[in-house]
Amino acid sequence: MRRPPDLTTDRARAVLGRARAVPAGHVAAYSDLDPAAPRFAGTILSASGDPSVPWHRIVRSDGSLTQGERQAKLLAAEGVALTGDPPRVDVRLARWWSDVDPA
DNA sequence: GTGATGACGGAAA
DNA sequence: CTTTCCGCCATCA
Repeated sequence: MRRPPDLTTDRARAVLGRARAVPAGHVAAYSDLDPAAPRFAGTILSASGDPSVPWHRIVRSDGSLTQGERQAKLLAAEGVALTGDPPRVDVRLARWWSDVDPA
């Protein structure tokens, strides 16, 4: 088991902070939490262990889920539009910062 | 200082 | 449309 990363760093806090900022019914991509290091964002969420962090609202940039059905169920409960099988988020509609109409 | 890993992203086939 | 491969950045041993 790799030891938990240091969540005290500013970078890690920034990631967790943005994750908490995502409102229910919307989702965000790892690249949104940290555009320069999406992998790092995932590592932090996995190690955060903080129930105040809505990790289930964080999906891949293409809308695919990282935690399978566990995540899909939570998102569906918030009214997030899921589609296909395996279920993936309709990012076009649920992405947090992107409420703009793609036209 | 070097090597290896990861809840990823984007491009190519 | 799905699947595969490479590349990125930060952190850990």
